[in-house]
Amino acid sequence: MREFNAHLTLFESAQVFHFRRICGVYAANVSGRAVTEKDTDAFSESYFDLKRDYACVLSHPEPAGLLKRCVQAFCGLRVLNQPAWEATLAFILSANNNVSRIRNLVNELNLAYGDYVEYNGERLYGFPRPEVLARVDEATLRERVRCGYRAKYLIETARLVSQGFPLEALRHCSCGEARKKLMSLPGVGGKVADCICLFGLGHADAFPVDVWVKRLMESRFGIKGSPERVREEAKKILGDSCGILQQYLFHAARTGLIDL
DNA sequence: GTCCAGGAGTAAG
DNA sequence: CTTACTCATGGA
Repeated sequence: MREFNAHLTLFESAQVFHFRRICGVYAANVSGRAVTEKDTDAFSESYFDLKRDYACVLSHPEPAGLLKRCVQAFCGLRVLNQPAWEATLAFILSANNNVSRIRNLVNELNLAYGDYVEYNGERLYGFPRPEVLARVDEATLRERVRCGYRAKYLIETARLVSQGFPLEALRHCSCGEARKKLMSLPGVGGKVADCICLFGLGHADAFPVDVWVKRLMESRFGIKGSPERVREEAKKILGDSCGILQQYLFHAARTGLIDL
């Protein structure tokens, strides 16, 4: 199954926040390149996760046939392989925020401190480099990006990364190890760490538990308790590719396909 | 005005 | 190891 729904994946799914539709094509600056939904090069093939067999993953025998409905409704939704640093910034900004506001914050951050590449005469701004963000004054960042108390987290995390915190190296250790190390970064708790693992480090066995997934796992799976407990139980039930399944379930809950 | 959003940090029990 | 409170912002 090679379906790729660009609108769903790049705009609606809330795993990435800076894609724009330009002349009917979704495009964004990804680590300094103009990436569009039409690209077929090796970088984009990896970024869009086009090699994974989603039919196989989604055939998981999950109770109540929930996934069947999700697969039909969200055919072509894929889990991106973003650069770790880009996912880190975006999901630090995501904490206790709604999707439309996260999109605004990411775009303001990139406009203020990132570089741009051109696509069809339009400027696509990318995430600021760690060394750049590390030198930004906190009050200035708050004022320009309107990101509130998250400004401090962005700057301090940028300092650690620019001073050698091995973000990309976490791609090669286990999800659990990566998660633990990510949580040492300011502004990165368990849920944000799971998002970085899933969307930015290629760990398909990460399972982010936000308010929607928590509600869904309780109402449909009977799993209650702390997000930590929900995460562990869900991983047992859903297996090694639980993160991919999480994305479908999250979207189903958020859009109301599944009433909670 | 209150409540909520892809929560995290901190202090306290 | 849990719970309770605070932290900015903007839209509903």
